[in-house]
Amino acid sequence: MELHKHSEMCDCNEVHSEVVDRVKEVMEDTEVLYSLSDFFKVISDSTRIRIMAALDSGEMCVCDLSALLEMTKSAISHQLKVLKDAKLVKSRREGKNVYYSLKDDHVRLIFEMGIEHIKEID
Amino acid sequence: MELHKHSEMCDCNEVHSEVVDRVKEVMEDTEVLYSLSDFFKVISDSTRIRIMAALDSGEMCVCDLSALLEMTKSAISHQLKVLKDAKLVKSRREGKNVYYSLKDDHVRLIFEMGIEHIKEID
DNA sequence: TGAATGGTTGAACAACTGTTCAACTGTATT
DNA sequence: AATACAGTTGAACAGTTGTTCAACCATTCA
Repeated sequence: MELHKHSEMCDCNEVHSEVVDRVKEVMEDTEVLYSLSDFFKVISDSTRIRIMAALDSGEMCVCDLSALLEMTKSAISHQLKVLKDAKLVKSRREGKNVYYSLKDDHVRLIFEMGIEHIKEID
Repeated sequence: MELHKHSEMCDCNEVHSEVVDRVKEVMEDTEVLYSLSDFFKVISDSTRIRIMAALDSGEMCVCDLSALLEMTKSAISHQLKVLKDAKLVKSRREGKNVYYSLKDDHVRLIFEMGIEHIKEID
């Protein structure tokens, strides 16, 4: 995951320090924002988002996802691992197959809001 | 932005084609999902998300953002351009300063849902 | 037990992306 | 007109990331 480091340099001479100080107080905590960007990073990959859109219809095995998205099982499996680490999907084995499904209803809402957003843009 | 290309290979022998076909029908259109991942990509960078969190308190000039986030004006400016291209912020010039502000109330909701989500994870 | 299929994993490569640096434009002030 | 400061821009570099490839494990079936 991202390292979240940056230089400490600010090359400004004149700053509205009353504004900066006030925002510094009110603004969401930096660590929370780092977690938030990490979360969005997980769902910002087109393969992962297509996997989640597929699983929105119900559980599927790796093979079926591979056929649906026209990608190798390996590529799908790698991305499923990322989604699982982020606790966005869960899995269960049944014989030779491993079935994946969405873990969180919450994420569905974020999806819908995102789609609503991009459809509203001029 | 991302190229959204992938190989067409599927290395599966046995596929539940009735499942795959059904999901293919129901599933959100691929192009929409590509746009969606592009949108999430914009807000998945920690610098950009911190800029947006700052602008949530009101408009700020590049210099103040630079001081607040302890980064160079150049770095801030580059990211502001990305946010502006994505129509997430707007700008106005006043003398030597350029003031940026959030363009879309919609995004605030997506933010809040994201924060709610990461705070709910076990 | 051996063969076949489903799935996972780690290394490597290529593509992408964020920051830096230097040069530049725009505006105000003297 | 010259200076100073705010902000922008493009190239370059380093760090990150997604897919491929090959090898591997797990399970079923003959």
